[in-house]
Amino acid sequence: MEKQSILYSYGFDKETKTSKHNIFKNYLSRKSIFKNKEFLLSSFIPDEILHRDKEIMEISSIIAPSLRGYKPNNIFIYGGVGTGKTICIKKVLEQLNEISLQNKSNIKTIYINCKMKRVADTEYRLLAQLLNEVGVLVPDTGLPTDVLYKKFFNEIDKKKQIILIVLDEIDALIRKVGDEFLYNLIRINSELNNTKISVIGITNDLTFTNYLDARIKSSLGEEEIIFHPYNAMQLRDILKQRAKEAFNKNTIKINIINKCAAIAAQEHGDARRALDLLRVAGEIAERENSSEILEKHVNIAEEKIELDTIIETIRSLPKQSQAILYAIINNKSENKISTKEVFSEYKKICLKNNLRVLTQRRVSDLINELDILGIIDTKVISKGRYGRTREISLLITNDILDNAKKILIPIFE
DNA sequence: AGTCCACAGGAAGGGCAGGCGA
DNA sequence: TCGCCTGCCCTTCCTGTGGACT
Repeated sequence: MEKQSILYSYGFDKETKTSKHNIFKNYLSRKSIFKNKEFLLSSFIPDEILHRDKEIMEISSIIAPSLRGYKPNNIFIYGGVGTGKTICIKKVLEQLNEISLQNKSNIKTIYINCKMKRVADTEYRLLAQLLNEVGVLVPDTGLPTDVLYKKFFNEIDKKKQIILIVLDEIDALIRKVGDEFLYNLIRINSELNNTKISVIGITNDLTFTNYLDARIKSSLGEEEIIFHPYNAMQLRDILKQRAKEAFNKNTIKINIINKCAAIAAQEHGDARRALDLLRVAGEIAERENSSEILEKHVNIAEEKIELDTIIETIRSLPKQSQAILYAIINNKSENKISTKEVFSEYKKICLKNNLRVLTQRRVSDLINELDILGIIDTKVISKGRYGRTREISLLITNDILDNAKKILIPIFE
């Protein structure tokens, strides 16, 4: 889009003379589509969580004994992306904290997202985060892990209490560092005099228990709860509930909500996706100076969300990974390419740009990472007498490819 | 049935930056 | 200051593997 048209699409009037009028005056004089955009954030916790009564009751009945001073069973919560796992557990914790405050029960709840980069994505960082939650500050690095364990257990055992530790996206951490830390957290109950710890693990990978040691599997999986995807009708209810608070009157019709719900329901019943769609469609409508959200805004939003996520991912890749991706993009043939071909193209790019050439082993790992990010697709195939290799192809659409080139060409050409 | 290719991918460890405690 | 610890990125060495070829 040209600079000028971007400006007009943000609602700036063509006739505005910057010298005479404040350029933002026009923007402020228009009535906004949004009443409160916060209601459309997936992190927002509404008073009432729709279509998850059963799951909330299940979780609360398991952790309720903590109010009487008993250690609740450990729980494993499974469910796909956007099925409401996090929001439900946060709601339950919120209510538990409220009632434990009233009853003066000694319950402490700790919520940690294990996927948060540089926050809790290693054993050390997880422990540092746990210590932080109980009021002990430790350096980002430098101490032996067992010292952190000791500090944590000493601190929490100072008074009689029950600690509920919620580890969201626990599969990410276990894949990275193994399951030893879970074993330590669970096992320690027998050594603490005053405090009892319960662990609630949340994951969207149903096969993830395969990575676990049998001891941990049996003790952590004392209770298991599965969150099923929302269907289109349920998503519609959720969107209706949020839209009522998020948008001003007469800015959105039910057909728009239905459309967003239908799109998200097709994509594994993801409520987060549905909310994003609605929010971005609203933003586009507002920029276009439209008084209400139209179907075309939802269509544009759908494309924009996909484009934005992948482009942002590519932009934030380390330079070596960008070079590898550029080598894959540079592949002139229509066919899939092999690791060897990518590696030889990658070497040329490095030499041209004074970039250190990594070994093929390392490049192979970085190719795997690009696969995990969903930018490329790789498949290990055997060519019999001619060995085994990986077939690599791009997963991105031509639109995204053009934008990716705009990022990579200035870096490597 | 055995051989062989060209890798994939696991394991171990090096080097670096950064922090702690003696 | 030094030894020891961490995470992170990387290399080196090695074993494993599927299927075409002999």
